[in-house]
Amino acid sequence: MPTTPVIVRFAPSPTGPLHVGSARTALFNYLFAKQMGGKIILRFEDTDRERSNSEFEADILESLKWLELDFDEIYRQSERTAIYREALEKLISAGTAYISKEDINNTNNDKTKRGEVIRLRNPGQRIIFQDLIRGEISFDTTELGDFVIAKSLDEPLYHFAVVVDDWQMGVTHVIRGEDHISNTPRQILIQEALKVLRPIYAHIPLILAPDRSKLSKRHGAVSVTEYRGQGFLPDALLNYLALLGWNPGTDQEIFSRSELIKQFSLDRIQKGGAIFNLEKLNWLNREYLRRVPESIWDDIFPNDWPSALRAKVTPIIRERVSTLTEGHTLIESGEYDYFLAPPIVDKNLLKAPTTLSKTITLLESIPGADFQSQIIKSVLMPYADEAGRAAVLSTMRVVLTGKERSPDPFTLAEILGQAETLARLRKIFHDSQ
RNA sequence: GGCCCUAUCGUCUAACGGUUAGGACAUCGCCUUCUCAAGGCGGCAAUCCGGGUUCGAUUCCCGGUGGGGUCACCA
Repeated sequence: MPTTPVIVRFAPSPTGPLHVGSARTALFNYLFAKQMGGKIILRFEDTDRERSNSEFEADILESLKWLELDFDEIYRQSERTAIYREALEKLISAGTAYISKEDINNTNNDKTKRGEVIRLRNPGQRIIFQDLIRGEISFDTTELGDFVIAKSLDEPLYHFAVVVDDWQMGVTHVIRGEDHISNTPRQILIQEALKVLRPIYAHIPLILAPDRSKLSKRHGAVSVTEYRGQGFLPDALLNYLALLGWNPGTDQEIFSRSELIKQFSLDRIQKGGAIFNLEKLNWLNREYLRRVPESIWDDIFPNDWPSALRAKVTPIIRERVSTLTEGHTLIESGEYDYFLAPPIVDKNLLKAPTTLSKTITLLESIPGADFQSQIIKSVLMPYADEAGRAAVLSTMRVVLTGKERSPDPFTLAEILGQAETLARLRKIFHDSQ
């Protein structure tokens, strides 16, 4: 079956850092392109020189790279004015667009408005288009009037540049946010004036804040950079975003990139907006965190943590946090400083200091090579059962950590090592005599 | 407000006329356990409302209501 190659594009405007909603749009375009063996274009919509900023462009590029969303071609609309100019001239000479001398809408007395702009001659028809996700959508375009498509031959506006680019770049599928639905009819009007093919549209639902409004900065973290900074893993974020508004029709929740590419389909995209749920992202990130090499935890430790110790403490931290940053915060808070140096022990927390003597004797009896949590446990448990688990084990914990809550004392002992464990126990035992 | 889109547990969602309305996150309980965490098991929890169509509607149609988007010489 001969099919035309799929070409899609992700077209952010560099007026802010990459929003998670935009990242999801990029992801859906990417998945669709990869699945269809097609091409994906990144196009910066920076026709508005005032609002566009190269720092934001850099952030977007950086974020996409972090997410490992790669593109086949990259364009910048600000570098394509000659192309738009030619198309504009073509429309003007054909009479389907014209230079307008006055502000025909005359809606306000905005000083920035100038007298001369280029408008499209709007035939004022009903525009009907098929949306892959929503089906038929219909608009009456008469109320649009002869809308402005360029400020001048060298200053095209968004709608015009989009249409020219999608046409010139051979874009077959326009997959973008739902907020563009009402932009679509006027873009179709421009396509018809230009006599170019209409791409296939797929408008995906928006990502919402918990109050169901459009997710924005006032709701907290919205940019990919922020989530990155909070210690989320790129694959976890991508996986979460994929599941926001899309599902495979099975109970699978965790996907590798290739599974996503294989299973993705536009017709399983949701119609309604979806609230961004941090709890679920946290859960997914934990799932990813335990599937990834432990070496990524190395950075959460300050320099004074020996690398051998880092490796031993990592599993303990990993089961207590959702992100790398939380782990870092935990370490910085001093929660695990007892691994570095003996803690100050509050004698009042010691349930039964008298058990220390026997505990020490038992621990001394373990051959150095066997000083592992399982063996330590088997040596200590009979005594703990006899003298009271809380008495023996809680006392041991408090001596080793200075805390009432911590990992189990056997694991603690193993990490500290036989010599250090015994030293701490003996010291407190002697002090309490 | 006009226009457009939309509507299943608190949240993300499954169901494409017939199911005890399923799963996940969160929450609650139990188990495991000296503590915390993790883990295992289980519970609570939804079809917005009103009309149709149909033997039968979560599902199809209409209306209402709620929510969202958009109404620039921004994108």
